[in-house]
Amino acid sequence: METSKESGKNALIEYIEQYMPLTSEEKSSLEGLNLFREYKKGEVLLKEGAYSKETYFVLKGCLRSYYIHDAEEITTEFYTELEGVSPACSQTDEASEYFIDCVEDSLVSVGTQDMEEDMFQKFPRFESLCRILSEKLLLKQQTAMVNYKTSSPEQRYLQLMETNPGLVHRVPQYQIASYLGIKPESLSRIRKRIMQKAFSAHHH
Amino acid sequence: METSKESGKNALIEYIEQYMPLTSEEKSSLEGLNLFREYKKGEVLLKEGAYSKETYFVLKGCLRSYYIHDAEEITTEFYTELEGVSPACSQTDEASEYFIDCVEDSLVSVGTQDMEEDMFQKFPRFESLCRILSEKLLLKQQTAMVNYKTSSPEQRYLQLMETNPGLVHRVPQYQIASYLGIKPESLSRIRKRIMQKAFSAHHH
DNA sequence: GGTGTTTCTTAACCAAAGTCAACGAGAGTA
DNA sequence: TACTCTCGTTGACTTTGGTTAAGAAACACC
Repeated sequence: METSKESGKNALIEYIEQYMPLTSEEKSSLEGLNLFREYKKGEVLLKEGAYSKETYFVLKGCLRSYYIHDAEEITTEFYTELEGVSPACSQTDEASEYFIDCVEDSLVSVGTQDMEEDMFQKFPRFESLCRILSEKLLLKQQTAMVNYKTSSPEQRYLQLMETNPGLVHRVPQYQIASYLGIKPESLSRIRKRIMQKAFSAHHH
Repeated sequence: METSKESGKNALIEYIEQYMPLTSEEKSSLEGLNLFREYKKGEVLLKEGAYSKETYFVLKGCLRSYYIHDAEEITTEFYTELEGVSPACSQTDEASEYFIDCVEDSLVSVGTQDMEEDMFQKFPRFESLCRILSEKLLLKQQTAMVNYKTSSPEQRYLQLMETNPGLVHRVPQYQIASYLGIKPESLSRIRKRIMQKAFSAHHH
């Protein structure tokens, strides 16, 4: 569908321009090299053990990264509209330790390491941008860690509901559970507890 | 003590050269701008609310970053020999959300944002290095998060003993406890449990 | 050396998550 | 429609961490 891909390009460029205005030369370079792909729900974009150099930027839909640990999926992150993923393996020459799959039908902009290096070569400002984004992400990750350490599973669930209420409905519960670091049964009980509290509060 | 500061300079340069060989011009620039400071155990290098632009690189001793959350210290990281810290506030124009203090008497190389920008200006390769280090750190943080989610407090303590056995003796237990995301009492119990297991295994 | 503070340990009790097992609702398929 | 598979829920029971309170041990400072 050409129209959604067109708007995809604009979304990507607008995203970058939040941080740094682009010259028209830079824009056309970006448009030239970016590749838009559509994935179906359940498709796996990156497999454990792969040496992929691809990076992803979600234009529509939802991706998810997860490890398999003792035969169980551990979801580490969800990526929705206007969020990007640069998997570890795309930067390290090592096999990926985790998977990325598609939670729902999605439109994704796919980049490669080669393209990235070309862009750094041609437009050194992009390397600055990447450093800044990477540092931003690091901060986000650090505060996420503190948050995780200082709150109970129930609090974490409530926080998720607040910061990203849609996610709970887009994503299967067992994926949310492992994302919160608990078992699906526990999440079920937590939800029940919350409902009961809400109910009795209602009766005050 | 001049001798320890001299060896400090070398340690810093050797550290950087792990990632990128330096020209003598780059080395002398680095030597020129780096500032070595000695801190006493318990000294606070960065306070919550401060707008510090300093970054630290530990040459000897041990630093520690921590939040104060509900009047309790939450230790987020320990930094020992040849590890660096770039606090969030040194990059964001915002007040620091956390503290950094000194776990034991330490020798630290202190940098500032201005110095950093000068260096990026003079030697653009430094910005590449910083991007790479920042991405490295991000990966480390991400795997730390997965590890944290997939293991119990007891397992986390055992992991810490394996990966960093010295730390447990250098640092007060209550700081280790909050680093592991538990209360000091629980850590005490965990240690006891582990001792008992080791003992009964001995008798097999 | 004594005094007080900080750190660590222990115990008793409670709340919450893990485990195991069973059941049920819904989607997809034959 | 009946069968299957996945996902979510529930219950009984176990394990573990949080809480509170008390004491012991280590440390620092006079």
